[in-house]
Amino acid sequence: MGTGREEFGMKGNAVYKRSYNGCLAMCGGLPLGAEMPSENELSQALAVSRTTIRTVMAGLEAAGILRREEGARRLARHPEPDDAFPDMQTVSTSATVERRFLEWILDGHIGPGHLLTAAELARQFGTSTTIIREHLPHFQHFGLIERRPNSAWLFKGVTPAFATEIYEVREMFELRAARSFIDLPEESAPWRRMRTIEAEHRVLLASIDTDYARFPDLDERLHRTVHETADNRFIKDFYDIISMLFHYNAQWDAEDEKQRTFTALTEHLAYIEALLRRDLRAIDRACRQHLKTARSNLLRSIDLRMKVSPSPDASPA
Amino acid sequence: MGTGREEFGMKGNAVYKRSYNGCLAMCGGLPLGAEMPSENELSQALAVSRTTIRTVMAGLEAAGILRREEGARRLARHPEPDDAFPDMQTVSTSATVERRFLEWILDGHIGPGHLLTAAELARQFGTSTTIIREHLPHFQHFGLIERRPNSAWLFKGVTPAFATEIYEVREMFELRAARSFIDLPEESAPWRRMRTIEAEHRVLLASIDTDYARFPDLDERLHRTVHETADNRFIKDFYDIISMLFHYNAQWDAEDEKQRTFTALTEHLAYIEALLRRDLRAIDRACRQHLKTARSNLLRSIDLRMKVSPSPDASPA
DNA sequence: CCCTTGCGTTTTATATACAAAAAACAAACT
DNA sequence: AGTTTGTTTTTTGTATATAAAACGCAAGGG
Repeated sequence: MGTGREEFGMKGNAVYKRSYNGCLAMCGGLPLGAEMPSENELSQALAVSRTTIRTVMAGLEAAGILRREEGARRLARHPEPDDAFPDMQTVSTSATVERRFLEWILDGHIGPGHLLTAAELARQFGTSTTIIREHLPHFQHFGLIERRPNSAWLFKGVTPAFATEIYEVREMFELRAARSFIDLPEESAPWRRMRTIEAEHRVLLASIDTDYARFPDLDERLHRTVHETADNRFIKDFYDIISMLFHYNAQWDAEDEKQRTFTALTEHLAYIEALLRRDLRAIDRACRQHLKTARSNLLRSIDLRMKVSPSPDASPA
Repeated sequence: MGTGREEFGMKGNAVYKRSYNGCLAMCGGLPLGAEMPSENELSQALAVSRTTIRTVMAGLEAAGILRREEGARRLARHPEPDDAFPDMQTVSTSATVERRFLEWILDGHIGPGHLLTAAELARQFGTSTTIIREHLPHFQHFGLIERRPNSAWLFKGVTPAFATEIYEVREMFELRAARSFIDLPEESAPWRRMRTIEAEHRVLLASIDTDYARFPDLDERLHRTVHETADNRFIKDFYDIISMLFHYNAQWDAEDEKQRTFTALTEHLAYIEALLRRDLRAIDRACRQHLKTARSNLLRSIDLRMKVSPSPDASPA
C-alpha cells in the first residue's frame, strides 16, 4: 500500500482509498501495457467524482502501477495484494461510528433508562461530538432513544416492548404490500424477481447444511421485493429499520441458526407460493405465520441478552 | 427590555430570554414586595436549569424589577410590557430554521427534482451549515427529501404522490389505534379525555361562525388521543409528521376554512360516537370517511399550489 | 435532615476552520 | 457535437472553539 499520501487531515479520505482499491481491482484484470479507461468511465463505474479518480490515478502512478505515455495511462505492473488499503480504512468515520454504536447497544452494554451524553459517546468512540450528534437522531428514528432537549438522550432499550411495537408495524406494512403485489402483472419486474427468489430458496434448501449463512441476504431480498411493490416511501423507510436491526441481531444471535434457517426457508416458500398463486387468504396466513416466528426469535434473543448482561443500571425517567 | 446583556455569542440565549419572559409573567401576578419562589421551584416550573434561573434573577435585579433583601428576592416594581424580550428572540436558531425551511418548502418555492445544497441553504437562511446539516435528515424522515451521499439533497416535492403515501399509512395506523381504543375500559384516561373532546366539539359546532380557528387544536387532540392508545412509538412518531404537515398546510390553505371545519366537525362527531359506542363497523366507516375528506383537502391544496407557483425547474434525477 | 444558595465543572448549541470530494469551467482532440 | 484531460471554484465531511445551559458538590439555615 504505497502512495505516501496518508498525511493527517480533517475529513478523512475513505472515498479515495475505496476508489484506489476499486481501480486496483480493475487493473488486476488487465494485461500489462493495456490502456486504462477514461477518467469519465472510471468515475461512472466507481460512482465517485472525476476529481477523486484523478487523485487515484496520481497515486497509482506514484506507486509504479500505472505509467503515462503521451496522455494515456498504461498498466506498468500488476498490483500486489499488498498495494491495497486495508478495508477498515475504506469506510467513513460516520459509517464506522454508526456500526460500532449499534453493536454496542445490541450487545446489551447499557440497560433501558440509561442516559447517553454526546460528549461521553464522542470520547468513547474516539470521534468528535459532531459525528455523534449527527447519528443520535438517526437512532431516535429507530425508536431506540429519546431526546431530552438541552440535555442527555434517554436510551429506551432493546426490550420486548420494542420488538412488539416494531413487529406490529411490520405486519401491517408487509400485509399491505403483499396485497399490492398480487395486483401486479406476471411479467412485471417484481414478479420475475420473486420467481428467481423462489428458485434460490429451493437451491439453498437443498444445500442448507453448508450454505445456511447465505440466508440473510435472501431474506432481505424477499421482503424488500414485497415492500417495494407498496410504492410507499414510508413503508420502504421503515423496512430500513427492520433490515438494520436484523443485520446486527443476526451477528449476535448465532445459536440454533441452522434450525431457524430451515424453518424460515419453509415458511418463506409457503409465503412465496401463496403470492404467486395470488391467494389472498393463504398470503395472509403464511405472512402472519412467518412474522410470528420471526418475532419470537427476536424476543428470545432479547430475553437471552437481558439475562447475560443484567442492565448495569436502571435509573427511571 | 433592559438587561444590557445581549452581547454577541455563539450559542444564542433563547432559553434565557424565554425564561426571563416567563419569570416576568410570574411577577405580574405578585404584589409589590412579595418574595419570589425559590430557585428550585422556578426551575421546575419553567423546565430549565437552576443556572438559567439564577442568570434571569440577576437580569431582573439589574432591571430593577427585583431587589435583594437578606438573601431573599422581592418584587421591587411591576414589569412593563416593554421589559419582555420580543417573542422572536425566544426561540432557538434551530427551531427558527426548521419553521422557515418548512414554510419555504410548502410555499412551493421549489419544485420536485430540485437539488438542495447545505451550503446554499445556510446562506439563504443566514445560519451555519451545522444547523442545516442537523435538519436535513429530519426532513428526510418526513419523506420530503432524499440524500445523495457526498452530494446534494434531492427535493421530492409536496406532490399528490406524497399525500397519497402519507395517507395510506395514516389510515392503517389510525384504524389500528382506533381498534385498541375500544379495548380500554370506560374509566381510562383516554376515554375520559375523549368524552371531553366530544363535548368541546359540540360547543365549537354551536359557535362555529366566530370560533372555527380553534378547530386545529381540537383536531390534533382528538387524533392524538386515538394514536396514543396504540401505545406504539412508531405510530406516535408518524403522527408527528402528520401533525407538522397539517400545522403548516393550514396556514397556507385558508380558503373555505369555515366550510371545511364544519364538515370535519361533523365527521369527527360520527367518529367519536362510534368509538364511544365501541361499534367497530361504524368506527371503520367514520374513520375512513374522515380521512378520505382530509386527503382530498390536502390534495386540492397541493394542486392549487402547483398551479400558483409552477415549479421554477424540474430537472429529473 | 431536607431545602436553599453559591460556585466550579461538564455538556450542549452553534459557528467556524480546513482537507477531501464534487462540480463547474475551459482548452484540446477527435 | 461530443469526449477527454487540465484547472479553478464550491461544497461536503469532520474536528474544534466558545458562550450558554445544565449538572453536581459544598456549605449554611430552617
